[in-house]
Amino acid sequence: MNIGDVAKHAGLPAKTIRYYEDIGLIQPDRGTNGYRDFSENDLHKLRFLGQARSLGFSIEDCRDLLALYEDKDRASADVKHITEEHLEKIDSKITELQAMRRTLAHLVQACAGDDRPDCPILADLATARADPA
Amino acid sequence: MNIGDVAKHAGLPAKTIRYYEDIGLIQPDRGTNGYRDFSENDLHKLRFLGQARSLGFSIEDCRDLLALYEDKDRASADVKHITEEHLEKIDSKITELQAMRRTLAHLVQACAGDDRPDCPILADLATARADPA
DNA sequence: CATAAGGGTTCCAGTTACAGGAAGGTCAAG
DNA sequence: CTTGACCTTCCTGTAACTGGAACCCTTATG
Repeated sequence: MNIGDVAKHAGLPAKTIRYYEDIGLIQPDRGTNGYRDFSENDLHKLRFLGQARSLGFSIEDCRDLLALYEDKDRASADVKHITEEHLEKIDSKITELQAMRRTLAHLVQACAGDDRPDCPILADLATARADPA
Repeated sequence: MNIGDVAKHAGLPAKTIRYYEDIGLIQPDRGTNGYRDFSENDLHKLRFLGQARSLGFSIEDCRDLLALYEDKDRASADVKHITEEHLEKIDSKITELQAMRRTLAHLVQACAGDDRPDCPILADLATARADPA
């Protein structure tokens, strides 16, 4: 299978697939013409990677997950551990964004948004916050 | 004021301040020894930038906000517009992360996390999702 | 006066996960 | 034979810094 077909079937851009090969996530064969020749297993891996990436796992997490996926003697605890750590990161990110969201929503609501220069948003940004020294 | 002092007062790393000068957000003077010499106004700008960045505004947004901040003839509508667009981006990001969160939480909860190889997380990742072709 | 500590300076590389684009080889069809 | 749609590699750029090397300036101290 050529890269274009694999891309369609895996739902990933060809650029991304080449990149995944570059960083050693997959090792497709090569035809005599130099074209990559993807196996069914390569396709499975790429789908796996696409799914993991869409859940926000980092490439390095994906590398580890893929290794566990192919290790039939793995312990599910290892997979769970990676996933839990990832979940925690997502949670902190959500919390952080929600805090920003609250502040921004207040500011937007407080700003007239007309042609006058008075602006609570700029006033807030200009308010010094850091100067413990 | 030297960069170290400004860094303390603004709550930003010196590296970041140099970077902000590089990309033209601030233009501190230079002393005869080549050291940057920051004015009170520079410090205000840096605090402004720190605050805007902590609310998740991009550097380019910050550049625009800073220009509006210094333009006493600005229209608050311009500021509000930037902020609303930023708020929308934050909202989509939150929504996206919450979707990941839900899936990940289900998977974590379904995984035994012991020394056996059976793992619903890997099973889910391995489940082909993209193949509309 | 030499030196050592603690500033400051520039510049270059690395980070994340690709995307865009140039230059050029390959293949099937008309 | 040429055209168009593939494929290849390689280089650059993205965002917003961070780390580190190599080197200069200043001040205090023995």
